Amino acid sequence: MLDIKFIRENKEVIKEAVRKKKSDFNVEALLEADEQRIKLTSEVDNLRACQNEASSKISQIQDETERDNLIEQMKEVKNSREKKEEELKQVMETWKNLLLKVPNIPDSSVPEGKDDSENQEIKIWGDRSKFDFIPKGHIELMTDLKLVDFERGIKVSGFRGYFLKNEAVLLSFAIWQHAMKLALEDGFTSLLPPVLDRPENFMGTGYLPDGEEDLYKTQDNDYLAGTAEVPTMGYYFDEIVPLDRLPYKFIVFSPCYRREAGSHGKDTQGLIRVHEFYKVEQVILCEANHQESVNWHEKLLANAERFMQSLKIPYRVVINCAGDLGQGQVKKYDIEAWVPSEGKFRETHSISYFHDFQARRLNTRYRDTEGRLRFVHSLNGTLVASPRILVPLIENFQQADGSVVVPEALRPYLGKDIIK
RNA sequence: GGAGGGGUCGCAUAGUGGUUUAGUGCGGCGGUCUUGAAAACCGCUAUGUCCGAAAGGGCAUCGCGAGUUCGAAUCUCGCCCCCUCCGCCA
Repeated sequence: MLDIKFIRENKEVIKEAVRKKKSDFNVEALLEADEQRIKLTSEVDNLRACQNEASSKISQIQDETERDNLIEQMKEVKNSREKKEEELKQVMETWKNLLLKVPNIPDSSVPEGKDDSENQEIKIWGDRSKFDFIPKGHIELMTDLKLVDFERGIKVSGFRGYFLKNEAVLLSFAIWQHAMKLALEDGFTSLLPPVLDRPENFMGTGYLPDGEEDLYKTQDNDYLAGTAEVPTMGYYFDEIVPLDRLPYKFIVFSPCYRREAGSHGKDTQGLIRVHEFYKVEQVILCEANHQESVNWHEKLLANAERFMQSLKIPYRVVINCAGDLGQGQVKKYDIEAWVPSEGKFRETHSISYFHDFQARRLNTRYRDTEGRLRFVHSLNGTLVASPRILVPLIENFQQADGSVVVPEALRPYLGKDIIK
């Protein structure tokens, strides 16, 4: 959500953001509703002021006839106020719905483009593994090593279901621990949050009202979060946080649930795209300052890169084009890991900042040094998502005999050098 | 799941239809006094929104939402949360 005053005064900036993000948002419709809202609000306020004034008179008037007359008059004022209020209520609903859909403004460094095919590579790290044999895909490798059972996963859970088994289970725990350790060394605060969350948290982070079809909903009208960003941002919902505690740096482990409603045909096999996965997520709340946001954005990317480098998984970094940004995102980097069996890079990390877009919806504020209330800035980014990370990990470290070398950094957790 | 109690301005509390523009205490801020401090005394003490250049003013907010009324913190209904007891339970 953006400041309505800002939108009023910077209509063209919003229109440009709409164009760049390939959004279908109608700024004029919002401004029209806004004008009506202000007009009706002031009419209702005036009628109410009239009632308030009369009300205190009524309580003091001794003469009964005079009082009854005034009460009669006020009945009429009340009726016309209620009519106006009904009008206002409808305008407000339109206004709120539109305001929730205004896209945030992409940074000037974000390239033009319609979708992920136009994201721009800005860095490549590591040597793409060279094999003197034909590398296998993770499905074959992991099935042969009894690390996964898709058949029974689907039997039990349905489409995109999976069981991890044996070393893949240990490997998962190792990855999570390793990631947590890196972040904790960096001064992050760890959280294990509820992912069964109320709608306001999704509204606040921008996953609602648009995006409901990608969420699992319970019979109590709660939703399962697709990322720990949702409960973590909800943590300070409707709070004024002390300035001297900023920035908050959270490292959050959680299961993640996604319906993948828009991607039925994509990645139907294997561990790339599943309904239920686990993520170690970085979440930052910092002071409302663009440079501060930019610095943290770079830092979150650096942390994720450090994780990938510690496992020696080759990857590249892309800057997402405007059309591939979410509604609230100002700028986003993806890390894509090299997947030998596909001969291409696949997304494993996503790191973005929002300025005060989320904080405004969540009403998370702090008092600046001059005593003014400001909305915090927020950022979040993957540190590692599993089991997806297993795909490049298993594939890049496979050997001719079908065994898999365990990355050095994970060996202490696994207690072995090789999976065979 | 059942029964009962409760949610008021940072905290604590008063307040069962109209002098409540929500009182009081504590805390916080400013001031008087003082060599300094304490005490005492005086004043201030939220958020949102609209009008206004500003000064200032209107309106809303007593968990949330709806209703009754000329008028609601106060009455009615629904929901949320907390507490106590019972039941179930990893």
